[in-house]
Amino acid sequence: MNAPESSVDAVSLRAVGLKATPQRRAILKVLEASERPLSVEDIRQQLGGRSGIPTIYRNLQCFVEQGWAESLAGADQIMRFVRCHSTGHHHHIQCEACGRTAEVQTCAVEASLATLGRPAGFHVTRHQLALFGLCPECQ
Amino acid sequence: MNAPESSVDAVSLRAVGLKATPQRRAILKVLEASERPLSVEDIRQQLGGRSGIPTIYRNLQCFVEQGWAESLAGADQIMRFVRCHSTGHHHHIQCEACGRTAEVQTCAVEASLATLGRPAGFHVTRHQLALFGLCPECQ
DNA sequence: TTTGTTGCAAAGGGTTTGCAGGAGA
DNA sequence: TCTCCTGCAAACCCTTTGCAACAAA
Repeated sequence: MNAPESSVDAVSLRAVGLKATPQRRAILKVLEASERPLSVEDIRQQLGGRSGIPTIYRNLQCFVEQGWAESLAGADQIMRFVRCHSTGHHHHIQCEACGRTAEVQTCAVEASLATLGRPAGFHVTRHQLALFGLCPECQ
Repeated sequence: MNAPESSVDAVSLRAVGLKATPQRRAILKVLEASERPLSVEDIRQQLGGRSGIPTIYRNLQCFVEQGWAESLAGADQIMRFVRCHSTGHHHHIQCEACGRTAEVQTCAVEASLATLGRPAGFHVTRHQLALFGLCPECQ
């Protein structure tokens, strides 16, 4: 639908002290082009095997540290990564049929989440929310 | 504070067609005694090594299938398990200081969670919510 | 006795590390 | 040139599987 709000390029890479290598840019491009979380193997295949597995892992770690990507812990013990377009606090919703993801702003729920721990005497400081559903095209 | 709402014993085991072996009962006991999520290795240590790793994995799988336990996907790629006291839909909140967990009922938020996907055109079918905070003793 | 369970050992598979060669700045 | 990065190979380590011995019912 809309173009990504932000895009990481060679300039942004150098701005944080990272070298703009072809591999690095290719991984970012794949990540940006994908609407669903990608495993390291997914990325390697989309690169046509032109990047080594360790390189992909190391760079994804960099990107996560920079806040450019997010790693999603799946139940299948495989790390998957999505590009973060918004920098603030947000969550992802993933389509159960096609795997596509979207970002959702959760302002409305944030407040009530904070109160959830109260009955148990807990003070809520942080939360992880993973949403699953059906995207417009799969409904 | 209060005793567990339910407790799994030899009778419950046999009721679902499982044999009440000493290992099985010991694992359940450890799980019930713990207020925080346990890794397989945690459990093995608390059993004094009297159960093999594969046995613990296999039994935890059984327990999860029965709804007696839940596996929590951690960011560290290690499976951890908690005893479920309530059978319905619920979430866990974990103390960031001591690791203790409690179950929280989320009726109040369930409805609003379902609406979160709407702006992105998604129909929410399922969600995973992990809450972190400070328990009464760590505040 | 019958069937499910255990435990050992080994395999499996995703992720990380070491290190030498190579490329960006 | 200097530093960082890549890629190969191997190591790591959590988890699963195969199989023979064993125990619950």
